[in-house]
Parts: sequence; C-alpha cells; structure tokens
Amino acid sequence: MLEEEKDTINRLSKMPLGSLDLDAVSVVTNIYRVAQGLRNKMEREVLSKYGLSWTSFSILYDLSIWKAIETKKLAESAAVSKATISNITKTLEKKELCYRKTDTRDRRITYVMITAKGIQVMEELYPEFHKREVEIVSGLTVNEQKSVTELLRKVIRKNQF
Amino acid sequence: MLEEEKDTINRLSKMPLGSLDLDAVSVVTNIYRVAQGLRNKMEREVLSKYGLSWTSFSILYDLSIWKAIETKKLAESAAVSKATISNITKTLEKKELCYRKTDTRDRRITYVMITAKGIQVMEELYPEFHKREVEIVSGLTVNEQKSVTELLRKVIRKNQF
DNA sequence: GTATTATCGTTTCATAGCTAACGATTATGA
DNA sequence: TCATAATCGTTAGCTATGAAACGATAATAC
Repeated sequence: MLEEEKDTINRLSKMPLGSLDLDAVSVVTNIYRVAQGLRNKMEREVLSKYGLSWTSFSILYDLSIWKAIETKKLAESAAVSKATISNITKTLEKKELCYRKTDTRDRRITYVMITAKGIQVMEELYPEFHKREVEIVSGLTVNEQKSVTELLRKVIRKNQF
Repeated sequence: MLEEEKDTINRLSKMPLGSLDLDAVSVVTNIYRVAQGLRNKMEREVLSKYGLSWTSFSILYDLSIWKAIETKKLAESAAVSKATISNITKTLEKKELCYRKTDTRDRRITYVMITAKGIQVMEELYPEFHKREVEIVSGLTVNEQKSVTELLRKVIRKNQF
C-alpha cells in the first residue's frame, strides 16, 4: 500500500463514521489519483506547448475523428456541459483550429468542424501524447493492461459513465 | 469493448499516425472516463447539497484527517497548485468550514485547520459519499477491487503521481 | 392553425484552476 | 554584516466549468 494511503486509513478509522469498505475506498482513491496525475502530466509536458487544456485537447481529438459533430454530442463525449462546449469551441475557433456552422434545416443545431490547421496540429500533437500514454502504463505488462481495462469497463457499464 | 471505443479506434486507425499501442490507449481512456464519471456523480448527487466541489471536498477531507496542515501539503495532496489552495481555502473560510493561521516561527508558513462546523459537515457528508463509493465499485468482486487497486498503485509508483 | 411543450445553443454569473508576478520572510555565503 | 538566493502564500489575469436563465426553433396537441 502507498504511504499516504496508510496514514489516511489510520486516521479515518479513528473517526466516528461507522464501518468502512476499505477496498472500495482504495479503488476510488487510486483511480482518481491516476487520472489527475496523467492529466497534469499531459498538460504540463505536451499540451501546454500548444496552449491546449486537457478538455480542449479532448474536444479537438473528437473533432479529428468525427470531422463534423453536433455540440450536444461533443458535450456527451467529453462528459461536460453544453456551456463548456460553447466556450471551448469558441476558444478553439479563435485559434483557427475549428469552426462552427448552423444546420440549415434545424437551426437549433450547430455543427463543429476541424480546420486544416486543426488537423495539422493534431497530427503533430497526437504522437507525442500517445508516447506519454505508453510510458505511463509501461509499468504494467500487456496482460495487466488488458486486465485493468476490462475491470474499468465493468465499472463504466454498471454506472453508465 | 464499449461502443464508443470501437468507433474511435476504427477512425483512429485510419489517421496517418503510425502504429498505435491500443492497449495503452484503452487503459488511459478508461481510467479517465471512470474518474470523470465518479467525480460528476459525486458532485451531482452528494456534494452539491453542501455547495462543495470535488476539490473543495477533498480539501475538507484532508483537513478532517489531519486537523492542521500547511497549505503546501494540501496542494501536494490534492495535486493542484498553491494558488488554487489559496482560493479554495478562502471559499471554505467564508463558509466557516476552516480557518487559517500563520506559523509564529516561520511566518512564510500558513496552517489551515478545520472548524467545529467543518467537522460536523464532514460527519454528515462522508457517510453519503462513502455509500456512493461502494455502489460505484459494486460491479466488481472484492478480489477484482483488490486487483484493480494493486495495478493502479503500480502505475502511481512508476510515475510518482 | 395556433398554443403549448420540448430541445438546442448561448449568455451570465459564480467558483475552480493554472501561470506568472509579487511581497514577505528565512536561509545562505562572502 | 549585509547581500543574494530560496521558499512561502497571495494576487492578478486568464481559461475552464457548471447551473440557471434566455431566445430561437421545432415538434406536438388540440
């Protein structure tokens, strides 16, 4: 077990909180710790050079894959609010990495599309990003990677994340 | 494999990006997805009632465990910047959940402490939070929980997250 | 056909979060 | 001693984020 976890559990068990499911606490704590760590690492070592935050990168990533996509779908995919998508695509548009276009039939719908410059940035950026991804999980064997992925998918399905 | 993952990998493999380590991509993608999902769920279903964000909750949680702690340690523990800690503890102080005190010897250091009201909120809040934690991982057996925790710890150690 | 309801994107306003710059303080070194 | 460096917390200025409200539009009901 990691040092801070020991300390925390020690003190937690002294609080008047009734019985705790320590296995559940550990899963949640460590998932969030890894997620925060990899987000910070990516922003610091890769994304900052391009002036992109984690979320704006993930939006650009979606755009590079889907070419044209409604803002509503973007919000679902990145698990953020429509308002956030509004702001981020506005920022990306300022950087000329994407542009927006209202649907001619249903004018409530806005499509977001990646620009040539956006594609170019992505093709330069993604290999760097992917290199870090591989590094980050390199402490696990391939079988362990497959295993943790399968377990996480189970959690995602159960909770509809 | 989850549906969106299939789509994404399909399109990714058509991009001119060279070879990809798909196992690594899956690990990183699913870790972040679970983390985002549980954060959103907690904020929506538990923390919003108390006007707390995920981060301010985690700060309050640390305070309830450590009683008095330097802002620097808080920043490390929550993996956010010192500036963020300044802002969040200021907000918590406004809600009378904590207070700050400068060290008498070394006046560069500020200690943050939880108030009686803060403890009270935590004792009411944490059982609810913990209940959701248990729910979220309830799709996994205890052995699976231990397994995913051990694998994540390996990633944390390797990357010093 | 018209009124109601639902949906979509945006704006507004608050907090969260970062970096960089700053001021205060302590530690170090000549 | 006294100047320089190092460290700490805060502030300023920016983007990110969500909830709620808004306006425009489309779908539905009558």
